[in-house]
Amino acid sequence: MASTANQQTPCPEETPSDAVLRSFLGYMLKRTYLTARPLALAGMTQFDLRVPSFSCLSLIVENPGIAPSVLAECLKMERSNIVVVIDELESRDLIIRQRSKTDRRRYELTATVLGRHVHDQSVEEVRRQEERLFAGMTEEERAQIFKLLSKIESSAPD
Amino acid sequence: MASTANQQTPCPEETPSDAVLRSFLGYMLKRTYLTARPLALAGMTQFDLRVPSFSCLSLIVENPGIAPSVLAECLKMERSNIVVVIDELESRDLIIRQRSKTDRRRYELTATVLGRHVHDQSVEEVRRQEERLFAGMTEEERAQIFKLLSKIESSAPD
DNA sequence: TATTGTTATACTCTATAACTATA
DNA sequence: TATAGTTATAGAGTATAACAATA
Repeated sequence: MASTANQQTPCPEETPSDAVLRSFLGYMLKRTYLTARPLALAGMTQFDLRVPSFSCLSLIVENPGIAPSVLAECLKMERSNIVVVIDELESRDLIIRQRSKTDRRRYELTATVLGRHVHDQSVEEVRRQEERLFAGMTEEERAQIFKLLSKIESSAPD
Repeated sequence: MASTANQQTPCPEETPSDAVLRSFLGYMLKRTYLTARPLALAGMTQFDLRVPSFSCLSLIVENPGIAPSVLAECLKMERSNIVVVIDELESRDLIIRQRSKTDRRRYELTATVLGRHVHDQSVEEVRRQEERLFAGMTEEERAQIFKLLSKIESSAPD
């Protein structure tokens, strides 16, 4: 049974137990992401980037000519939401949007020099911030967490 | 450098690289959580629970008499947002809300018999769903991922 | 003066439906 | 007919500010 732990404990004033929740991977993932996100945000907001715009910019830098729909699929975002991010990145001259000549429905997204610069700088800054997460962890543990997260992610049906 | 990988690659049609993003723990955590959440949701929506209500109910079951403010702190949610969840749980007769006799500003939250039943059932169901995430993982790896996530979480300043 | 619960509100991210232009 | 991009809109989750009651 899940809830028979300390049902009789009178009134946990300031030290409640979340043992049941902590036995769920989803809960632990959310808590850990909640720890990591503010650090990542601190690194990217210096460049007026949020998580979606940072991710999109990074993919565009790494994959010149990528189409919005491919971007959406890769980031598991809706195309409709990608458009807004693309619009912003373009208006800030971080990327350019060109019609594909082979398929005129598509756009080819490419980072500008400024975009690559902002990307590289923000990547460096987010990296620096994230370093704090690994305090007291060995190189082996560090590699292990990435390996295990990949393994879990690849268990997805889709 | 972060973005010097395949800048010359012409146009990645359907297989873009997100190697840079994957080197960030935050990105991997988000992707993994994105894999885990639908499964957890599938387990709890059967009982008309979402992540916040499921978490609150679990903490109340495990900590009878817990106050909303303690709940908020433990789940790292705002008190103002806890209220809405509490309201719903109470209106569904899953919990009761009683004024504390020692501090009349506080409420003491307790799960009803129905609440404990719904909790236990949903915990069981979410557990069953999450099992799928661990496909192909050894018991050791399973324990390791929890250990490493805890370690990272505890690196938080707060 | 500080804290607890509360309300109202705004913001971010995400999801859905419908449209257009191209294929 | 199917797909890419787009628009508008709604929803969930979260964050902020102000307030009344109580300490």
